[in-house]
Amino acid sequence: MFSPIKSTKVYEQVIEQIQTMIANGELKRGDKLPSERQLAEQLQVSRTSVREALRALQIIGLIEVKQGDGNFIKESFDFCLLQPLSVMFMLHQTKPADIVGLRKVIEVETATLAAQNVTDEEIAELKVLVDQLKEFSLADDEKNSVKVDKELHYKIAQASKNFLLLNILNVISVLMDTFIEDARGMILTKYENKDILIMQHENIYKSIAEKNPKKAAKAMSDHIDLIIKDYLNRL
Amino acid sequence: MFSPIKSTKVYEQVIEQIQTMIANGELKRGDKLPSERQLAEQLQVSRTSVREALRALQIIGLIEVKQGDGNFIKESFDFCLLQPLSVMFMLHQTKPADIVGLRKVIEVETATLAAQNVTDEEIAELKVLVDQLKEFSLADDEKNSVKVDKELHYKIAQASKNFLLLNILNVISVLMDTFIEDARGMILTKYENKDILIMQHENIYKSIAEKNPKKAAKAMSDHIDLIIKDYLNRL
DNA sequence: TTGGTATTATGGTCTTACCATTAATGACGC
DNA sequence: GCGTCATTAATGGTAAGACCATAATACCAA
Repeated sequence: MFSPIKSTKVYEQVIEQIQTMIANGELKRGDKLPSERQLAEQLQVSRTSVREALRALQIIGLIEVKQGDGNFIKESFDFCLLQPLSVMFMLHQTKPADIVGLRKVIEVETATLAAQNVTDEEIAELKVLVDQLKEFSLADDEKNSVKVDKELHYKIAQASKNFLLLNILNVISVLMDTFIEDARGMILTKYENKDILIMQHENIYKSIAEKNPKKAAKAMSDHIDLIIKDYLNRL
Repeated sequence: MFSPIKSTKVYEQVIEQIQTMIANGELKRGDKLPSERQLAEQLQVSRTSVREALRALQIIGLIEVKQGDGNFIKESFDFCLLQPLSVMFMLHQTKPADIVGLRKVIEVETATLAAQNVTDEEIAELKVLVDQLKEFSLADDEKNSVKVDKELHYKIAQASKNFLLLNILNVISVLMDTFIEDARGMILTKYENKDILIMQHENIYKSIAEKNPKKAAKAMSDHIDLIIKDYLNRL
């Protein structure tokens, strides 16, 4: 019957206004916000309130703060989910297996979509990465293997043209790197895996290049299964 | 060779300390934090810095703020991804289709996992919901249909026992409700859909009750496809 | 028991002052 | 003319203190 009353805080209104301006395009990526003192004057609130709002916007990855320079709208929002997800992870609400499971679902979907939406240019780029990965892997160059492996998965996600999936995958990737030591390292250069992994990567590439979504999904699924298996063994 | 220097702000250290205490279990869900003034004294910083840190913790959903009462660790972190995701959405970085696509992947996975991990008790609860939904749907009670429909999908996600998926699904659900007016409404009571939807929900329920993951995935996939189709028609 | 009232603790806001960092400016030496 | 370096101004970071707004609590009165 009745709905709860909620007093609107000043800092919340400030957050709202800035968010709206960004959504409306009045503030674009890379733009410099007015200085805190100017903002305070224009909004007719104290600098304290402005700063609290800016802190909130900063933590969700909307703005970047440079002391002595100014506050800027972020160029990229690729990691705005990182903080909250990290928190969830740290609070033991999330089992490592859960996150790996999520990764599988997302990556299988990106592979599927990539096979549908990939451009010729991207196919060429994927080819380069797969070849590089094979080279580094055979040379037991773990550091570069890991690097190229990441780039490959990232490029596939890009080719899917689904920004949301790309974003989530980014965050998962960072989370695994942060909370699971050496998550990608060992598996790539372990002797018994090397050939299999090279083949799997090539399969994924071929399926996408052929624009065969189902095959790509299967290839990626097999690939992640191996990773999960290896990962679980190390726990 | 060199890594960039980063001066650590006071408020960042405050955030860190509180996060650590929560991660360590020194602060548990529902706990009341020391008052801002006490915190400032204990950490030997100004109340300004404490408040900026608290604002950040609030925005990522870690704490709840009650004026005149105190700051509390949140009981539930179900919606800590909401703010950042909303931001992404508002900035037009995300197409509505992308979010619906993500929903499909997630829901299919929760259905699959639910079929593997569901308990007898949960099966009974699902049964009740499916029956209720059928009833409301036949009675053209849109409001209650939507309500029970949500509960049903939520319960399935719970049965998957993957907290991360549950969480993301929650957020997607809110996002669709917020940004897509009447996202769930019309479809549930539209004449030509009614029977199909009732059958689809029963299929999903049966598959999970039989603990048949593949069948559950198929049933959920078909269901979401219909929803997506209906949704895209309305754009 | 119910409703009002005063008290007190707590978060919310504002002001002012000063510190720390950065970018821009301009003087200086070559 | 060109690079180097100190100066300066602008901006974010921190602190302290005052006062407002709200909510929990205890107490009182009907």
